Amino acid sequence: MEKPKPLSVITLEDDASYTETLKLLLEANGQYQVVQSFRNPVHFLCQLPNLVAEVFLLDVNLPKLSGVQCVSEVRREHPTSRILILTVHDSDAMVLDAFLGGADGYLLKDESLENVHLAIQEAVRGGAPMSASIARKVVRLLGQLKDQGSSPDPQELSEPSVVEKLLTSREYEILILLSKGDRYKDIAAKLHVTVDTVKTHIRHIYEKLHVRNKAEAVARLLS
Amino acid sequence: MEKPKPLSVITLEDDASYTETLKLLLEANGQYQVVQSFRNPVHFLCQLPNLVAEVFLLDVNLPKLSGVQCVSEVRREHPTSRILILTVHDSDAMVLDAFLGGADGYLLKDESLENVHLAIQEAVRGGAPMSASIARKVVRLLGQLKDQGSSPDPQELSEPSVVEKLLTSREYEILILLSKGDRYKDIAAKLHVTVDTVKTHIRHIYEKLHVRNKAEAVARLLS
DNA sequence: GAGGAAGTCACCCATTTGGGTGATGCTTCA
DNA sequence: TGAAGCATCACCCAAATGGGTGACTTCCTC
Repeated sequence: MEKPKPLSVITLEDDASYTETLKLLLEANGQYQVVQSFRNPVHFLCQLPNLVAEVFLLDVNLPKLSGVQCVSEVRREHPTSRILILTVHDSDAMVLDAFLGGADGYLLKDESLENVHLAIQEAVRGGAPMSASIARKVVRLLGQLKDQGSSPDPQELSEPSVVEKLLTSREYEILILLSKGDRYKDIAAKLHVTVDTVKTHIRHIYEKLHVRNKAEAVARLLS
Repeated sequence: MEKPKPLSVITLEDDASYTETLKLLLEANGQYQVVQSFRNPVHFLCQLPNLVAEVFLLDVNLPKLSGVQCVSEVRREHPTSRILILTVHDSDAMVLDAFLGGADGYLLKDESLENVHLAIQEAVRGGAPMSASIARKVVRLLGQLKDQGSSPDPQELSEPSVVEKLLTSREYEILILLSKGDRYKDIAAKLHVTVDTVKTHIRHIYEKLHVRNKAEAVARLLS
């Protein structure tokens, strides 16, 4: 049982020597390959759409950008990659930002390099590795958010979403039918109009939502 | 560096043989002492105020009592003890219940006994040990609770995981990409496979979810 | 009464999608 | 060892989709 392909890793870390240490560690046994290392978060974000990696290892200690902003950028561009935060910061806001942005794990730099290695493995396996203190924080935050959310809520499903406001009622109606799996001809039959009319409506939906097909439109509707 | 006092552990577990196994494991190296083992949750709760232990190891598979009820009882009586859930159940509701009730960690029984041992150590050290799949769930729940601070309904929350469990990881991955508006060729490029392969995966997704096209599949995913 | 948004319909054309069938290699598990 | 599941690829073909352009009506508003 050998590993034909090392997992590709991209790092973002402003400390050059730590970057080097990480690279050495990760590549030591051929399990990972650090294909690119960024020091400058802006460069990183600019290159983001062109990057390809299974694992992103990020220090969110960024001068200007917020952590959540950065992480969610990465997540949006690379929905299937694993994103691990590796930083010295452990504020509630930072941790919450990271996970809400879509991070898979959060490690503190006082973690041993051995543990960093293990954490990456766990993330790739589908886990959510965290340093012990971070894990407790997450659990606590979970409880806090829950408490906040339970009181002032009329429990309305018909909450006027962004999508609903943007589209006309006809367009919204059609989008709903799309999400149920109806094809153009099905919708046309249900609404007693022609397929061309349905097409026109759907074209308008795409323009307004800035999407390119049914799947993305439905995702927007239900997001 | 010897251990003068083993940590006291109390277990609640209705499978007698598993209880025995746990006891043997934990006491093997003198690090822990299982001071009491309960089979019956009612007896356990009745005795609760009289119990003394540093660690509670609980199976929340209880016939009558809800998990959160049980855990929060223990937490109220023993605010400084460590509470670990060790069970086969991994529903969103169960996990949420456990942590909101005050659990420190959550392990699935398919975890190796070795890992159970490590998890207890981590809990005692102040961590929040979780099985990998549980950790991911917690992170996801965190995001969901934040998104709609309004409707933290366990029924609702457990819905997306149905899809996630039904599909293979590859299929799930592809479905995610579909929801982002990617076409077959886009997905093929990102995953480094041919378009035909993507088609095959998508056909399987449709069969498993009983849907007929991208839009309906994405709707099911995001339900 | 002009202008604009919304809803309706039509035609053309290329691309995408879905469905069928079949096949290979690799694990896992009984 | 054999079955089953998974991931991969291929070929064929019909249906569905998307993009472009243009046009007609109604209703509302300025």
